[in-house]
Amino acid sequence: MPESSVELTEAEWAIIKAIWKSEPTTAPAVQEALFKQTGWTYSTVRTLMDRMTVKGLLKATKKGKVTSFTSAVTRAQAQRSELLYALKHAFNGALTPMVQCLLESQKLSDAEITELETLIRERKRRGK
Amino acid sequence: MPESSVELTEAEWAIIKAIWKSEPTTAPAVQEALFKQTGWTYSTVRTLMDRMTVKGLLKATKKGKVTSFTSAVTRAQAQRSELLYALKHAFNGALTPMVQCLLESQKLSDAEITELETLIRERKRRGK
DNA sequence: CCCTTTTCTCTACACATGTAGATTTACCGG
DNA sequence: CCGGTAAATCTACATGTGTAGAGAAAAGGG
Repeated sequence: MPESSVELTEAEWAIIKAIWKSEPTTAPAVQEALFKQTGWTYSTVRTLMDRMTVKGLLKATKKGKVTSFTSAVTRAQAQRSELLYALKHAFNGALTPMVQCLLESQKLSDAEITELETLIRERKRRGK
Repeated sequence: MPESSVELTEAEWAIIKAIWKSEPTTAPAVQEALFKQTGWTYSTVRTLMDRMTVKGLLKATKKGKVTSFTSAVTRAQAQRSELLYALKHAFNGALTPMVQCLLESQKLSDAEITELETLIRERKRRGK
């Protein structure tokens, strides 16, 4: 299948990240985990989670009174989608300018640059 | 100033890209330019443009009956914002994994890879 | 000067998103 | 068995976004 693309809003990123951290989990747990950074009430979190379930971003299973949630998309999937979205819209799909922009707009340590070099070299060798 | 970040929706990307292509321009011109790919009517385009003006994404100047529009954010600015948004949300600000993801999810030609290598090397020399 | 054409302005509406209160329900310990 | 507490459900509302029609206004051609 075509690796369906996943669009997450900012709020949804927060939720799903919390879920990835410890699946399966419950709405109250997620609310608690996010409260410090977001201040969201249970209602808010639960509404978001329910909507995400409808969209197929999460999977909900009701056991007894409590509903257990798991992610329905992997982190890698979501990351890729977000990246490809940026690549497509901001850079018209052109990878080099994107990386260029990245290099310019970040203050990179020598270590990081070296790391990138390694990545690329790796990729070159391994890559078909 | 802190390089205020610019958030564009998909529709807004389409509009502003058309504008960047030939500034200053008019709403009818933009509508025409985008019609093929979007099918948007004049009203739609104009509404979007007006809203973008209010948001400070465009600048409008009325001369006679016709309003002339220019971009109020540069392409580089918008690209950077989009990229940093992805970097922040999807990768928690970690650059290396982002590049990694990029390398993995794209079928890159040898030429492109080499190009990237050059970019990095460039950056290394010139850097800091 | 009037009509046609171009452009504008106003208004509208459906759906998405962020946010949450109020009310109900169900389980747990006494 | 009963009440408290934790969780759920329901409903709501403001704002944002995509989309556009209807009617006004202005400008140019005859």
